[in-house]
Amino acid sequence: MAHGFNGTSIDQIAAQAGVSKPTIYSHFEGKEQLFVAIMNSICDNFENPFLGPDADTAELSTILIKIADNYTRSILQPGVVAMHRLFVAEAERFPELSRRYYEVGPLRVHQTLAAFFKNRMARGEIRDGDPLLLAQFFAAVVIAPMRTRRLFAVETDIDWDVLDRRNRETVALFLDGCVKR
Amino acid sequence: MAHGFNGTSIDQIAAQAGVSKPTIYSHFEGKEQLFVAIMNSICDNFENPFLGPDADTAELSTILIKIADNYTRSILQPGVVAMHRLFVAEAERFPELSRRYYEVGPLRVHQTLAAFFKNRMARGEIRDGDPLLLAQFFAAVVIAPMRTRRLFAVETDIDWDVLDRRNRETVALFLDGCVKR
DNA sequence: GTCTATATGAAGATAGAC
DNA sequence: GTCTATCTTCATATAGAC
Repeated sequence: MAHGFNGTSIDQIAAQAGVSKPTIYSHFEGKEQLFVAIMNSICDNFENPFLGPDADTAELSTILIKIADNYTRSILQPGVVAMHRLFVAEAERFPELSRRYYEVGPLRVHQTLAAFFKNRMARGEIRDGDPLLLAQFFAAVVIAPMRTRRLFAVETDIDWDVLDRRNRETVALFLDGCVKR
Repeated sequence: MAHGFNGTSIDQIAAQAGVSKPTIYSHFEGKEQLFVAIMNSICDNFENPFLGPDADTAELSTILIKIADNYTRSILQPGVVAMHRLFVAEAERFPELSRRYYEVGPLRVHQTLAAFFKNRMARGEIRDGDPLLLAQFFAAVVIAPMRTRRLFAVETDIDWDVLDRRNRETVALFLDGCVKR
């Protein structure tokens, strides 16, 4: 996470694990296999629980703001950003790994959101359409601007008050669009 | 671009440049300085021209779809994806570089879009609000879903017809929101 | 199963000739 | 200004003892 695949040596890993190099090589065929095992283990233990039990009953804009706040908070954690960076950086060398990360991470979030939106469509609160598309749309506006600045080291410290205010404006735009009526 | 900072050796660079290593070291203090010079040079020559002269006069949804199509096309080019990956991967080690990339890349796009939206606000076509926020919102929904899948090696080949159809739905959502009326 | 010690190669960087 | 040849360090990986 800290220095990437090429930037991390087996020596460092052995030292931090408190074992010697041959011990590592007795458990894993090589550096690449170790990397695959680590990253797969991360994917195994991935969880993204940010939809509470009141998700289907609460007032729409209220729950969307809550979702947005939770989502931004979880995704901007330093560890999550580092993981994102690593999977993106190694997507050419380990494409199956990055794909798997996408599936247990972003995609699963989108699917959860899609189920939520589908429910709201059935209740007639929002226009009918592809729930997954809507979920990706929502995830994009909530996450992308902040994450982009974070990934490029533009914003190191985050003002959560500003972010929450921003999320309210984002949700309003999401619900009503920008066309004047 | 192909193998990252640590994955590329001075030997390779020298070979590909058709010179010997000492020649490189006579021009640059070391590998890091060479990297900085290269990446800065990339930022110097950065251009993002995707707003035509008809941007301020054309019908709103039409021009937005056109912008979206151009934007997705330019940002999904292999070279642009590779650059994105590299700046993200090295954002911890070379934060000033990544920040600069953000400023000449995404930020400049957002500012161009913001000027466009401000104009449309003045004409009363869209609701008043922060034009830059709206620009980031628009850029996010147009770019983020596709780019995320691309960055994680989920989508290697792109079906441009599907993408264009998707952009039309995205623009419609952007303009009208998702609330049923 | 884990260690010390080592093989082997490649990396970044430089001395000194032309 | 550029080269050949080389230095030094550190990387991945392993042989063989305990």
